[in-house]
Amino acid sequence: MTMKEIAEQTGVSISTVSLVLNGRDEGRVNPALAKLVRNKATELGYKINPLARSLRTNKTRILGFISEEVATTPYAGGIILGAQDAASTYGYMLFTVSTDGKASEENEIATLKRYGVDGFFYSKMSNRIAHVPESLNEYPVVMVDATDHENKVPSVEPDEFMIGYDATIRLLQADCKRIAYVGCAENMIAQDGRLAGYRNALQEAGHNADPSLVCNVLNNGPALRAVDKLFDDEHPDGFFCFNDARAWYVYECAARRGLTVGKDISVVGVDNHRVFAETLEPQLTTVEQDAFKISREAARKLVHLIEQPRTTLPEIVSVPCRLITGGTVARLA
Amino acid sequence: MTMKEIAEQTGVSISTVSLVLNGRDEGRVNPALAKLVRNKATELGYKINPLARSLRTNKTRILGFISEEVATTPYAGGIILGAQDAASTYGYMLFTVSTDGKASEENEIATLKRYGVDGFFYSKMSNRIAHVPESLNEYPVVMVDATDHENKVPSVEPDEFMIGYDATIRLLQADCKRIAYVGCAENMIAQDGRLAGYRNALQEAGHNADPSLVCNVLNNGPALRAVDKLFDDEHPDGFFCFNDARAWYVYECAARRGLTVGKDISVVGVDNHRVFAETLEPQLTTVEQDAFKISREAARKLVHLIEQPRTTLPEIVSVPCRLITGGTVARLA
DNA sequence: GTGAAAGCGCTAACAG
DNA sequence: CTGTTAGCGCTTTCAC
Repeated sequence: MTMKEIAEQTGVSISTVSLVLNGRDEGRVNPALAKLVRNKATELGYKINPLARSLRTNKTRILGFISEEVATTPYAGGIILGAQDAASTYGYMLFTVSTDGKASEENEIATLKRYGVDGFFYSKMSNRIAHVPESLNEYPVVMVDATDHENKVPSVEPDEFMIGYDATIRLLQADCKRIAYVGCAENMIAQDGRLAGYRNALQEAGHNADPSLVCNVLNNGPALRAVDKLFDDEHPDGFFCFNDARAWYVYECAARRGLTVGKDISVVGVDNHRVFAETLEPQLTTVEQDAFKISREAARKLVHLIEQPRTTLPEIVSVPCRLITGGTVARLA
Repeated sequence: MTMKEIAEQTGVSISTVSLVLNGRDEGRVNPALAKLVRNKATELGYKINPLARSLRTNKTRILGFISEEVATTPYAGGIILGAQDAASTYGYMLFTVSTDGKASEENEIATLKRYGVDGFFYSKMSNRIAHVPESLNEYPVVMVDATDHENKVPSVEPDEFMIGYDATIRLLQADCKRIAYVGCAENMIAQDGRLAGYRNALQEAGHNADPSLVCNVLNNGPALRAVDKLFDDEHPDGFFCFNDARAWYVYECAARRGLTVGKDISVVGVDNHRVFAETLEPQLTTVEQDAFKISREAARKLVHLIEQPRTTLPEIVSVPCRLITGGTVARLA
């Protein structure tokens, strides 16, 4: 099943076979011959050898995905696998590498280059400003879940503002009067946008965003106590939570007070881990950071960059994230 | 930076360069020349072109990872990324494909074959008996998180028995007297092993495994009510939970009763989602299905199969899974 | 010991 | 319209 065999069995030359099988025969090859070749090819179940082709063309239809130490977050898996998936719909394969530091990153990039990848995804799993390594300068690059500090390459990231805005709107629609934000005390860029969205939604609804309803916590005991205090001091009736861990504190505190989520209080969280969707999803509405959506968009851009170079300017795409609709934030009373 | 350039710049032939740079020069090339070539190579930062080599050798040092629809479980991400990682330590790259059915699976396999992968990981993310597709017959294959029904290929899976056993031992050491198992009402092979381990540990400790302490639930409200009932009817003081979702029901019920985990009751769960590790980890000991460990082992086996063919018989490896040690199951009283 | 030559499977000028 | 030729970068006999 090489072109050579097809050429022999049909009595034409290899070049003709190549032309036909690449669809570049229009007006160059006798249609009858072309048909003959095509039939033979399908008969023999011919499949092109991408390696041989790449050697000649310097194009591999392979993409490289560079991510930082990948084990950390379950979100990372979704992004990468989504990119895999999206790449394959465009007829590309994906090589993933993960790096744990500057040096290793350069190594991995070198490896990917040796394999002749056509372009790179460059990803920082926490959506912050990042620098594209110089070694990627001559290649098509798309940033995933991060923003390029120089705006030289396109960036694709979740629309954090929208997440915060949507979540808060849901709580307002559930008739919540005192909506708290339970976030992360570490500085995360993702949080800035969400908080802004939260504030914006409140203001639009004529609520004034009370700072004492914003509660940023770390982990474990201290976090739990902080949320405890939030309950006691502020008596919120709606909660927008940065992630599942933060949502959990709210659940725990509510349970201890005999309050039922979805009845006495409402909770909306951003769902990374999915635990709550599995457990009490009808009581908890989650806003999903739709990882697949992000990587699909990134793949689209990267393929575009590769196949129609110098056609698009770099831009930052905020991918709108979907509300999981199964939940309810209804509050009795 | 091709061998040709090195040959030109050192005045030797390409063949010699190839010999030297592949370390096959011992007793065949004048050591002085060899040194010259090597120096030139490092000076020029020569890196071999794997595609060109593959074209000649029919070996690509690329592995294929076949997984079923991948979005589902966060665990999947860990396995795949672990395989990626492990492959790279052996100098291999990894192509991942995910399939959603029989036909698409055959397509993906065909694609991987065209790229000339040297071997396959074949994975079913739920550790059950599975069939290796015939199209993989002539290739080195290792099953990941599943067992081959004919025992024709090696299988690597988590040691579920051990997980259940270890978890229960922890609870016994915390001096729990009535240890419940909160599991999944669907039939999952992973659960059989864990349950067996649980029972075994209890028996060894001279407890008789009381079936009314085993509580298999589905999701949401019904699940929560079932666990509620377990609390009321059986008053367990220790809980081994199949996954985070099940652990959550226990947490919720405990909170409603004013019981504190790590104080009044003890909980050990199998950690897929990590939520609890982030929230109250000091109170919750989790047994981790160490995804990376599994894929590392699988990669080791696959590479072995490729590089020393017909040397090993297929076998089933149960990878022991690590207890996260940070937690405590201490119970006061 | 070393190099010339053939060829892996394919593409791309360029003649005819 | 079609075939010849050259060559991508590498490995591998096989003479010298």
